[in-house]
Amino acid sequence: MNLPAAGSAGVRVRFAPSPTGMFHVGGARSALFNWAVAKHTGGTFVLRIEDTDAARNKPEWVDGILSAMASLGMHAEDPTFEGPYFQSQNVALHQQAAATLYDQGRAYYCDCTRDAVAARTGNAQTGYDGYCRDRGLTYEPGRALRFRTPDEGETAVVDLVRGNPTFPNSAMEDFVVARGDGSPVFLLANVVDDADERITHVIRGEEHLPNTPKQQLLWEALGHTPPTWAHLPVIVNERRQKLSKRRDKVALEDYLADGILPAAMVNYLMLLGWAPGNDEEILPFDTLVERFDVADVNSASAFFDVKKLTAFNGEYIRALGIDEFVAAVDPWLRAPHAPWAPEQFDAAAFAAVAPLAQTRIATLADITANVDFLFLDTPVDDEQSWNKAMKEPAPALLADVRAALVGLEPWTAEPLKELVASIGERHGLKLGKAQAPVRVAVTGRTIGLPLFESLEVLGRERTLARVDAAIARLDG
RNA sequence: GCCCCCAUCGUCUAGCGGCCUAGGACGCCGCCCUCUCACGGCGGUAACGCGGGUUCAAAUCCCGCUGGGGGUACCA
Repeated sequence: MNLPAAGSAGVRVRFAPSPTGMFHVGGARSALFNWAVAKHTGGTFVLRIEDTDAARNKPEWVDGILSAMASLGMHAEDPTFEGPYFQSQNVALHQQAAATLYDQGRAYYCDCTRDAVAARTGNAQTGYDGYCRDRGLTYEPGRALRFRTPDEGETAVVDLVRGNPTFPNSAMEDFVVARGDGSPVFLLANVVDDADERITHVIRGEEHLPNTPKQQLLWEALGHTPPTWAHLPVIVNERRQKLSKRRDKVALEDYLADGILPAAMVNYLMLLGWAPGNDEEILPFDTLVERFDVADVNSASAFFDVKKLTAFNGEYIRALGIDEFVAAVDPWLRAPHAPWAPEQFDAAAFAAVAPLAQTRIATLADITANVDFLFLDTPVDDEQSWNKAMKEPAPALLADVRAALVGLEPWTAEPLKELVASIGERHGLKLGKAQAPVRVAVTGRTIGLPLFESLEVLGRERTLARVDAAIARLDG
């Protein structure tokens, strides 16, 4: 990419979400790519909230955007960050631009209804027919202002990821720039704000590509040099359709709530449509930024693969120091995530098994199933596990184990293991088989943390109670 | 309908004319480690959509086809 050298502060990029819902992972990626460009070039990242659709915007969504971005490392305290600006506060400028367009004859008023246009063209899909172009209408409430697009030629756009697409002007209708009530439309407001904020590179989703020639025409008509564009490939679902909040799980907050670490999400998102090279994938954000160049971004759509995201998350979890791990997982050990009552939780017991759990979870939310046996009065009842482990000679084996456990000294993992091993041997079972009934009796599941460490932490009294309960259940 | 974009393993990608009998990662399968499950280690499975060119040489360049996708509002 032909950008000014680092430190020149010449590059100004922006992220311009509209607060109409939860923060979308696609938006997160766009923001991240812009952020990376700003960081890489020593430029500026502008956040502009496009809040001009009063009907759909809600103020609480703005806070959602801000906090979601902050969780990914993009926050106002960072010197690269500028804003947030609010589009709604710039309407005077938008209206002024509309007036300029009209005064210069680049735009005209139109009183056609949708139905009237369709009636004339006989086709609802052909778009506006230019009926009012030369009627010389002046403004009156209800009359929209339309931009007069060129009849011939084509509009070429400089796009860093797509080469330079060109659009035939004849296919561009005279689009509306201001509504019948005088309010500016997205196409115009967006351009006016970008120009006002001196944006040099517009990096956004591919869905905006068809708007680009129109916007470029607006830049020029308003007397500005158009920015360099970069249209990122859309993120798609398994059916290869653009991720949509209606049918797909797209809210960043939802993934975070499922126990995806922000750093893992950032790393994964950066790799959607781009690769840092060297056959490397898991890299610190600073390294990603060093290597990032929007001109290297792929142009094909990318599938949002939760499995790979989760795998990345596992890597990030395992890379945590034990204290960081305990802190990260803490919210999941409490209401509303935890299935046990607050007073049943024992931080010391958890700390004792935390290192064992760390390699066994891929999302933070997985932690509860690994340690619930420590905090629940009675272990979970998993029928499949029970049926699998409690076959013969489970009853006799459990009875023997129970008897031996009573006097075991010391109550630590090694002696516990030897005890189960030798009793198992007596019943013709290797340790792998012999531990199963004990594990299910105590934890409820066939899979889980190393058993003998678990028993050590659980303690003799509770262990015996659970073995007794299992024996009783087998009897009954 | 019209406009535009896209096309390498199932998925994310490397590749930017010879280094490619196409590399990495996720997934999947097998083996090792092992008290279960993980982690870790080792190995395996699997791709250049099709047809024409250009060239001594094409996954890489050009054209067409096919197939996907996006847009088409007085939403953003």
